[in-house]
Amino acid sequence: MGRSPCCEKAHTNKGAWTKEEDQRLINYIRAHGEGCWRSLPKAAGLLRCGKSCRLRWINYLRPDLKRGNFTEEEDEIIIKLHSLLGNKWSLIAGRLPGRTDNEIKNYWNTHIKRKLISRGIDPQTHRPLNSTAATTTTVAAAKPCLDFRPSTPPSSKENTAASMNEPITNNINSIPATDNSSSVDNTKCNSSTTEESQPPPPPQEVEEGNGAAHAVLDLELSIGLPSQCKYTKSASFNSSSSTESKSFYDFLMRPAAVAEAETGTPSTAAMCLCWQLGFQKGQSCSNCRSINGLYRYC
DNA sequence: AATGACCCCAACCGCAACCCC
DNA sequence: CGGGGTTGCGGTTGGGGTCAT
Repeated sequence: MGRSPCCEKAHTNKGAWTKEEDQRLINYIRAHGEGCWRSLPKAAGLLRCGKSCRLRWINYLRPDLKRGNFTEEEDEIIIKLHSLLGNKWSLIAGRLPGRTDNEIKNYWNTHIKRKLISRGIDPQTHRPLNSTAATTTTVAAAKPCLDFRPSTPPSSKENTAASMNEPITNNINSIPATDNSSSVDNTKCNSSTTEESQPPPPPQEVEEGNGAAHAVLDLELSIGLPSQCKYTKSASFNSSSSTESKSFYDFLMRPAAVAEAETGTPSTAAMCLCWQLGFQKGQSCSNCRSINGLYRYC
């Protein structure tokens, strides 16, 4: 039987979007907000499937998108986040305001991979290239096992992040600075997925000129949305605090709205996109949903 | 100027997670 | 609790643009 197609393929356009289609989509979302992508095309008078509309909006038409080249700083952030998260482009994008997962993914594949290789770093494992071949087998055996999750598994939405394929078990604060193969708990890292899909090991050996593993892992929490930086400071995520209960994982996963609720500090990024479009004057309306710190239209 | 190779990125596809009845 | 529908994610592709010959 199989599932029904997401759209009436016979009556949908494919390929590049025309300006008129873009305008229709923008107009519709301005009037009605995001959501219900399946019915949106029909309602907006578009001969596109809902998925296509969603992609077009998220990757190209959204008003808060930052166009243009990636900065050197963004490069480094992406590299560091990738070393921690692997190919979790949406999570990485969540820390780079105005950038989309697709954009980052493309940028990674076309630029950063090459950049890392030219630095002598394996873009998949973030280890020095010459040691990658020698350690390939041991890498598989001693998976990174980075665990930024709280001891109690997150529920619901947060599970999306928690389900990041691998069993990751170490708190950010306890990430070994030197030898992961000896200090990680391998017994918790026996996923059967292929190495290709694993997040790379901790970048402890990734020299980056200074060889300071913690400096790499620290990420300095200057990453991402201003609000999250604010959260980081006020809610005291601090990699140097070994007793800090809030893990880095938690930090990564925490939507800005949650951080705001916890800290009582208005989040500058918790800005309703409706407001950005001029529909509301407040910072965010109550109907807007926050996903990974980015609000959707209500 | 023509053509082929390569690069880049928007868009598609399939799948898994999530939601709701 | 189960099943169907919807959404979101990550991998892949294809076509337009650019560069080299």
